[in-house]
Order: sequence, then C-alpha cells, then structure tokens
Amino acid sequence: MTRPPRTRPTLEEVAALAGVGRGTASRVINGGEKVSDRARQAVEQAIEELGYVPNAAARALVTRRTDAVALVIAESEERVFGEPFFAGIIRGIGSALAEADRQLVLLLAQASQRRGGLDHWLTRQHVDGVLLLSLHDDDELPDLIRAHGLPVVVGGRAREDLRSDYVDVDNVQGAELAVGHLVERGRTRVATIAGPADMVAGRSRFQGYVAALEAAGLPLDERLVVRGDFGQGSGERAMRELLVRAPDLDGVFCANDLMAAGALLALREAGRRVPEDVAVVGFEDAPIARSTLPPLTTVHQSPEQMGRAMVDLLLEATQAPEASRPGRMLPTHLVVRGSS
Amino acid sequence: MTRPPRTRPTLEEVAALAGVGRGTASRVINGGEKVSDRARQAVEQAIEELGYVPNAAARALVTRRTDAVALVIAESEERVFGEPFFAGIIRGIGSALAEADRQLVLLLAQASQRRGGLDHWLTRQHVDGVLLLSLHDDDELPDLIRAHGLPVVVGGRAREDLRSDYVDVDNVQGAELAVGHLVERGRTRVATIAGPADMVAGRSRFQGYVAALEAAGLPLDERLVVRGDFGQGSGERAMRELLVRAPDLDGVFCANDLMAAGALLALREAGRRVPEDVAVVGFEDAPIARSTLPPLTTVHQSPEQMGRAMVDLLLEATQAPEASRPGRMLPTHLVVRGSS
DNA sequence: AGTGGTTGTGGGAACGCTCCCACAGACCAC
DNA sequence: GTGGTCTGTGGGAGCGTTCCCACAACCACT
Repeated sequence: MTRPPRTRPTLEEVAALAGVGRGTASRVINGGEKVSDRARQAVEQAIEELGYVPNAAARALVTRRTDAVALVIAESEERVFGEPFFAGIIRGIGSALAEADRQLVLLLAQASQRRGGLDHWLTRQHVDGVLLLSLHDDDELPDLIRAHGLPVVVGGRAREDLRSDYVDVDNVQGAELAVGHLVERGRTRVATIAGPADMVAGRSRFQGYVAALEAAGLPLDERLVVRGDFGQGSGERAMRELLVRAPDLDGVFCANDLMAAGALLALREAGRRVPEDVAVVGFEDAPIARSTLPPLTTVHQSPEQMGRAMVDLLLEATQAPEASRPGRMLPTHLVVRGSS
Repeated sequence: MTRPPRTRPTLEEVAALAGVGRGTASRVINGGEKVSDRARQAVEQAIEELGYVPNAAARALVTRRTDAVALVIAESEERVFGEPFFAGIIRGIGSALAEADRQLVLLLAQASQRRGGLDHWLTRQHVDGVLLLSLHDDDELPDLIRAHGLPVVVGGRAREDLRSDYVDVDNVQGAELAVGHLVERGRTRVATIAGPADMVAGRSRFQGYVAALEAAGLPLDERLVVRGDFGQGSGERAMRELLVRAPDLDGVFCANDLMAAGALLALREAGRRVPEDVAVVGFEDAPIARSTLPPLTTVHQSPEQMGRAMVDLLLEATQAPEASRPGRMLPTHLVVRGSS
C-alpha cells in the first residue's frame, strides 16, 4: 500500500501504469465496451493502486453534464423543515439520487435572493435538472426555469394546469378512500372539513369527497361542508360550526390530520363519542395521527416515495427533454385506527 | 434584444464582440485589475448582449476550486428535519453560502451509504470543503474527511478534544446565565435536570450549573442532580424524583426545553406553583418554550447564527488550510418568560 | 535621445477528460 | 493470395476557462 502522491492521479497516469492508451482506460471506466479482458484488468488494477478518482470538472466540461440536480425549495424554510411531510420527500430524493450517482444541490430560495440570483445560478450549467418543492398556486418559478432549457419536476403540483412535469399524491383517490370507508361503516351524514380553496390539496380532496358521496348515492349537503386552513385551531372551530349546523352528522372527513386533531377536541368538548357517535378520518398520516385520542384513522401518503418519483421523472426528462410525460399521481391507502 | 444562440456563448465570443482579447475579457469578469475603462465597458456590454454566463466546469478545471460546499448530515434525517434547531442551522448555512456565492451540496449520510460512498463522493473534487452536522460522540467522520485533505467544520462539537474546526453554542456560559438568573430571583435550593453524560451539550451545561452555584457561594448538593435523556418524558420522571429527594427545592435548571416542559407537568401534578414555589429555566428556546404553562424562561441560542459561523469558519479554512483556528463559541442570552 | 518603469493587452499553454477517427491485427470467404 | 469485416486500440482534437509571459504604448526622468 503505497502512499498516494500529493497531486491526484490523472487518467493518463492510470493508462501509463496499466500499459494502455488513454482511450482504453477511459473506456474501462465508463460504459466499458469493446475492451479486452487483459486491458480491463490492467486498468482496474492501476486505478486501485493509484487510488484514481475521475475529475468531475473535466468530465463535465466535455460531456456537458454535471450529474448534479438542484432541489429548489421555494417554501419558507420554517415550514419545509418543520413538516415531516417535506422531510420525507427530501429523504426520498436524497436516497434516490444517491442510488443514481447524482448529487443533490440544495437551493433555499429565500424571498431575498429569489428573483435575482436564482435563474443565474441555474443557468450556470451547474446542474442537469431541477426539482422544485412548492405549494403556492401563483408560483412562476417552474416556467422560469424551463425557459432556461432545464428539465424541471415539481413536487406537489401547484396548479391543475401546470405545464411542468409533476409528482403529487392522488388527493382525489385518497379522499374517496376515506369517505368510502366512512360510508362502509354505515355513516350516512358525512361532513367534511375541507382545506383552503387556493391550494390544490384543498380542492382535490374536496373533489374526492364529492365524488365518493355521489358514488354512494348520498346527497351533497352544503351544511356539511366547512373550510379550514389546515391548522389545528381551524379544525376545532370548523367542527364546532358543523355541530351547530348539522347536529345529526355521524362522520367527518378532514382534509388533513391537524384539522382532524382539532375536530376530535371539539367533538370531545361537545360530548360526542368517537367513533360511536361520530367517526373521523384524516388525511396525511402525520405523526400526530398516532397520538390523538382516539388514534386517528387517516389516508396514508408516502412522502419518501414521492421524492423518489420526482427523481425518476427528472432523470427521464434529462434523457428525453422533449417527450411529454403525464404527471405522476401516487396512490394512497387507508390506515384504520381508533377514530372510525 | 436578439435571441441568444442555441449554444451558450463562450468567453471567446464575448471578447470578439467587445473587440478585445480573451485575457482582457477574463480580467473584467474576475478581479478586474488593470483594465482600461474603455475595455471594461465594451466587455460588460458584450456580456449583457450575449447573456454570457461563465461555464463553471471549465473554470473549476483550471482553478481547482468548485465554489461548492458539502453539508454532510450524519444524523438520522428524522431528527435533523424534525428539530427546529437543525432547520435553523441549515437556514443559516444556506443564506451565508448564497451571500458568498457558494453552492450547497447536501449529503444525507444514511447508514447504508455512509462507509462506502461518502469518502468517494467527497474526494471527487466536487466540493471545496465540508460542513458536518452531527452530535455523536464517537463519530470518526471528521477525521476521515480531513485525511482527504478537505477542510471540515463541525457544527455542535462532538467531543471536547475534537481536532477539527468547530462551531458550538457556549453551553457553559448559557447554563451559568440560567442558574445565575435563578439565584438572582432569590432561589437557594436550585436543582438541575442534566442531559446525557455522553453528549457535549449534556456535560457542558452541567458544568455551567456547577460553576454558577460556586460563583453564588451555594453548595453543590448531589440530591439536586438528576440526569435525563433530553426527552420530555425523562424530564417528567426526573422532576418527580427530585421532588422526592429534595422536597425543599425552589428552582430547577433543565438542560433543554423539552425536559423542562416535562418538569412543568410533574410540578403541576405535584401541586407546586410555578414560579411561586419553584422557578424553572430551560435551554434552547425551542418553539415549545412559548406554549408551556406557564411559558418557559429559557436560554436562547441562535441556530441560524451558528450556521453562518460554520460557513465563515469554513471559508477561512479554505483560504488558510494549515492555520489552526480556535473553536467558535456562540454566546447565548436569557429569555425571561413566566416560569421564573 | 536613451533608459527605465508602469499600465494595459493579446494569446499560448494547460487543466483532465471524452469523443472520434484511423489503424493494426485476427479471422473468414472466395 | 486478395479483399472484406469485425475487435480492440492509441492518440489527436477539443471542451471553456485561467494563468502567465511577452510585448506595445506611454510617461517620466536623466
């Protein structure tokens, strides 16, 4: 085991040690077609001996690829790091990229640098594609990036009409699942605490609620619909209002777990038993769903899987930039706990 | 406004358009010394007109710098993204790097890839330095990376004897602040719920507790010391035990806010009034400190500032790799709320 | 008019890799 | 023997920068 030289070995040195040409050595390292076994072994041994590692910059210069992918987080960091959902996505992205031998370049798009620096960064030919995490309806960032000719995949589709590739949880299907479950449990007066109308997740989950009622032959009653803002407090208030508006309700589908947790509080306060009097189902399978009283039945979504899907889609996009790809909708499944 | 050509403009094209040599154009873009105003303006206009952006790979190839910094997260991602403390650090790192025109490459060092891929990644001459976020005492990663000749800065010093550059909160000073405050409030029987002995934060905060008692001329009473594991449950249990061991205590310094929150629960359960009977101080100023009953007096640390300090230190290290730098200890301050 | 400095400039060389073309040699069929 | 195809192979060219050296132009001074 000789000490590696001060300066990093080059491909040329590897080739010299192996007694082959630079081209052959390169062929061994990459695809490796049309190389004799003798040459291959010699090169591999030389690499081992010198501790050779290819210089990424030189490679990028000629291939015009960097094997790096940017993750642009357009949310406030508070939120991104605070919500376990985002953390899961990032974990999925991280491991999928590692498997594909790509690097993850993290860009925190604070309001400050957003307009100015961001496009500049991205054009620097520093990354092969961009993953974008954002929920805001009015975000023009995806279009902006695409204008630079970089493939983009958006996580958590911002608008229904978004032209970029995107990956999202199948909110409609998940909501149908939840409401269908309540119906199966014999509930006929199923209310919903819906999410904000200006977020896709809010709209789609409500859409699923409507569809499931229709499928079950139940009428859509406006008194059974209240909107919240995805916060726990809003769930609590919404539930109180529902109890006033429709005291005879026997099931509630909440557009997320936090609001469901609030609803449970309001129900207990009102003396309604869960699930005997009112069954409650949430959406998200957030950690809190395990610690509510009773534990919350909810629609499970896998953020990690979502991250992986984003990476898959982006890698496809880098290979066939022009091809049009359908948005990826990830299936959900129901986790039945004590509240239904 | 002419449409930019399909292929990105090169420095040579900029120079040609400006009617100067390649060298002069390069000089304008970088440091920019010894360039006539005439030439400078011509080049700047050409850059504007062509929408020129330097090719990072080509630059990295010759300068042997990438202007990118890796952030290696050796914790479980659950934890990193879950704790607001980490989120703050990352935010600080992100903005400090953006200001310094550096990129942030995020490496999630899951156990799986840790041994195998990591060193390989880092040697690829893909980053100029490494920021490491970890709390484990026995982590050999910093040494490993330094062996590759890459500057490393550790956030949240792992061991007192760590040879790497590091940035950490001044835990001793913070604990002294907290205990000193309790003493000022007239408390003479001040207990502590200490952190684990195998973490620097645990040891140092206890050390500060001891020092503050001594400074106040109060005796160190072993009955007033219980160790927890930084979890809320352990704080609750520790408090119960303290009440048994030393019913006459009138102040408690908890090594973090979560344990303090647990302690508050145990105190209420035991019928002790806070702060009248027992004053409680935490450490961290985590979000929970605002929502305990009563709101928690605690030692505030700024994770964002810590992230920035890590970046500062790393940039220094890349400029003077051999120079030895003292560890950076960040000051804390007390936030007085209702519990004291 | 000659000498010496300063300021600004152009362009060759090099960074370490991949791409690609030319070519040696083995093998086969006529 | 000649011509053709097919494997492997070596190495030139080029990717887009920065670094550096040579040199021109100009301004003093002797």
